[in-house]
Amino acid sequence: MKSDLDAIFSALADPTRRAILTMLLEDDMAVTDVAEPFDISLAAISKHLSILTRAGLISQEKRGRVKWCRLEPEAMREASVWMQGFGQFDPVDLDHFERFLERELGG
Amino acid sequence: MKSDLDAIFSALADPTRRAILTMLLEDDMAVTDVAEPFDISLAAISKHLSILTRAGLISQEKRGRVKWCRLEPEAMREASVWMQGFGQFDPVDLDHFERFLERELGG
DNA sequence: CGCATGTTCAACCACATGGTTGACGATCCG
DNA sequence: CGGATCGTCAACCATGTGGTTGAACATGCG
Repeated sequence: MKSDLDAIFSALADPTRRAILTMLLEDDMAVTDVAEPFDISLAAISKHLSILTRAGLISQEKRGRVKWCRLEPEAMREASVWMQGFGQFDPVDLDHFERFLERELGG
Repeated sequence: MKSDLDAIFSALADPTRRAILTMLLEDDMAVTDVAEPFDISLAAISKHLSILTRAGLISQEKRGRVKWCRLEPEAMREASVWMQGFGQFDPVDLDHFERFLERELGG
């Protein structure tokens, strides 16, 4: 039986999926719009989105023809809590975070 | 070029490897002792350990015949920071964490 | 209706992953 | 030296993953 953590960490292990999550930080998006910046097929994006959905990291709601994707950051809490148990990390350093964001988006 | 986050998250995606990390919270351990509670071959454990090492989550040092494994929790910081950017999670809830630990250790 | 748009499904391919076993290298000990 | 212990390596196997393409389904629009 697969733990939630399995699903969450393996969903996060792919750079395309992390980039998608980062895009969804800005706003909800339709599947086609999520796919736009990537160089892979819509079908591939659709698979990534269903992996993210299964992990609980996003939710998808169909309105008309369009399926909207919404970030569900709460799902990350479980994984975050697990990791926090391994060290007394400092409170979030936003500068640090922005550099990671840039690296994620830029690379 | 694989990001550190790729290596870290995919290392964390496996329950055997998470269990190993949890064991190493207690103390440094020899490879053979790490393997003892698991039902898989020593060679398989050795592979898991080298994946954790490549991700920077543990370090290994050979003293005599014995190779000691040490937790390197700092490596989790990068991933932790990345995740924290997705939500203003509450400060670590230790009760919550203990329940996860039990679930991890208990099977 | 009939067509374009949005999204998924199915079949397929290449490659990575987690496991096995057996041989091997290295180190300690009698 | 010779044997036991510690650990990795190599070859192999089954399964999973990320990608492709082409067909299909669902919905909105003229």
